[in-house]
Amino acid sequence: MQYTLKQLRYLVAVAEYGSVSVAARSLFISQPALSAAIAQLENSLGLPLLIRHHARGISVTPAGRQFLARARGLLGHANELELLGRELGDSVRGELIVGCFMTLTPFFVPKLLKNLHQSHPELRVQLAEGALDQVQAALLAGETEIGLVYDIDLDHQLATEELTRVRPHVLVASNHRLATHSAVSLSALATDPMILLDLPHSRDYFRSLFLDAGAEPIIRHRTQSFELVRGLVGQGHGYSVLNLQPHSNRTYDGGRVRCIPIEDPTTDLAIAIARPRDLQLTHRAAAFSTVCRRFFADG
Amino acid sequence: MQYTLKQLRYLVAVAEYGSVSVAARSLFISQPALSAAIAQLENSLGLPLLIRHHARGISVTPAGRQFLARARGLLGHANELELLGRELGDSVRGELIVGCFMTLTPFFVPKLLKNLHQSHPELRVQLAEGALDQVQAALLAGETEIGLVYDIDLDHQLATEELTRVRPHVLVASNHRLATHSAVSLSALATDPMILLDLPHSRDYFRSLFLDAGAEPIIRHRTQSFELVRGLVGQGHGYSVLNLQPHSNRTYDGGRVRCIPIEDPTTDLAIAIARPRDLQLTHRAAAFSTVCRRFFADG
DNA sequence: ATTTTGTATTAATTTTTTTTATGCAATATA
DNA sequence: TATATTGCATAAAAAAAATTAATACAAAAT
Repeated sequence: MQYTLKQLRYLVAVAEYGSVSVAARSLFISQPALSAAIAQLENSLGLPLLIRHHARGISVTPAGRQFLARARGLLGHANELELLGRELGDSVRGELIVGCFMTLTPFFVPKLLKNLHQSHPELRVQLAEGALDQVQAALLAGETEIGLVYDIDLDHQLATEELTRVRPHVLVASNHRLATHSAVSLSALATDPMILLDLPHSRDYFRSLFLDAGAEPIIRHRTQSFELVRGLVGQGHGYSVLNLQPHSNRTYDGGRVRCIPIEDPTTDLAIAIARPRDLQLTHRAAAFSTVCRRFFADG
Repeated sequence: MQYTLKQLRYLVAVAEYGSVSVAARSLFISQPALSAAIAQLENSLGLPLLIRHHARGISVTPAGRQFLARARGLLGHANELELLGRELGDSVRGELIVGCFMTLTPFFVPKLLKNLHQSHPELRVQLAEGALDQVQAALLAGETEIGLVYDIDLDHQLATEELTRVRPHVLVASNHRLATHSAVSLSALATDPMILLDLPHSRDYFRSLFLDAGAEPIIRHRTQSFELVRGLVGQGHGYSVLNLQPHSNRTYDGGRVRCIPIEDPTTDLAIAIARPRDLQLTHRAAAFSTVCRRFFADG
């Protein structure tokens, strides 16, 4: 059998007090318990550590002295690890890996991290961006501890907490025939070509919007890039349906687009925090979650 | 309660196999035992380490991953300590602290260390010279592991092993009236002044020699230095009785001395290895002891 | 010689660890 | 859609380990 940390702690105490019984008292255990533990340690190492004197305590053998020095080192190391463990659980500092759905990232993460840094300056966030299914897989695999996602069709093992809802809108070029309308119905676009933001769960959501409105889009282009959707729309390749809306109506390549509300009743999309259902959040993750809630509550 | 090394080892295995049950098999323990150990570790740290998946093993939480990395480090450290412990017991290398009676040292230690180095090149000896009672105290206090001593009146707690015996002789200046005698009786020196090598146990031994011969020395000088005894004798301050005899008859200051056998029946003095009685020798100390025996057996 | 001191030993007890058996929830399979 | 399988958790029982109380023992102090 191998030695235990407890045995080492006992040994250190005995060496410090120069006496088994005094050490036992200070450790709040009985003298025989301590005696036995030391004897066991000596046996497991095959190395005598103490010289027993009668009626005058013990002294440490030369080999024991060398061993003791290193044993103290190990105990120090063990204490550090314990502290780390507690800190990983208790404190709001160190590293937090956050999964984030790639479309959401540029809209919210910059300000979010700013807020987070104000509340918890010692917390370092590392982002893991990806499509919804990637964010989800990372959460389940324990690669990330918490994620910022659209709450569409997520795995049952993930718990979500809604932060806000975003309404879908139609995006057209500023010179589109409907650009000046204050609202459009999806069926009014039935003959126009559509640019689809084609990401795992998103695509199903967009499809469901049309189904609910009794329409069927003609898909001209599919892309996974939000900005490419805007660019294509801006250059008149077709319209699109999106939920988020950048501050500027200019696309990267200078095109102009316009957002138009949808007339049909639509299902809004929930932006949410996701996390493994039955895993207690660390304080770090909880802090992130709180900051997110505050951020969206304040608009 | 604090965590244990065993729990850490278990955790590492589980993380490595990605499964509690597979790890349990590889550790030759039952799955519930492992399950419980991990749960206990998590509780003691207040930190969830694993995400349990149904029917598909476990994964490690992000915090768990950080903890795990350090835990591996600690286990490595613990193994090193175990190795050190075994080596301190088993191997003939590293450091050995040898107590040595100061009078004996210059006569034997240089060659002894040479022999020792030949047999055990990795063994480093550190000498702790002193009077007999100091050597003895160091042994009992565990400061030295083994000692080279005269076997006079040693503590009962020390075990000795005789290496050789040395006969006492009379030392006189080369121009002393008895210098040419082939042997002298101690009573023949009754009127001469004596130079006493005055060291704790030695002094009693010398006195006993005279008592046994029915004589009483007139002590003119006392000193703790062997060479000063010789010097004083060489300059005609008196005679002395000693057991060891350097190769040269010249003293440090150029005086000449002569050794004369003692006619009376004398008690020879035993040179011996001493060690704490009920302390098993380390291999290092045993090696030293063996080399000593061989050295004195070969003359 | 007697008491005191401090460790070792023994047997009994308590605590902890481990096992066997079973439950439960999700996944894989038919 | 039901059924079997997988893999972790839980419960009760058993085994092992740690601890204690009582005592023996040897040396030191008185």
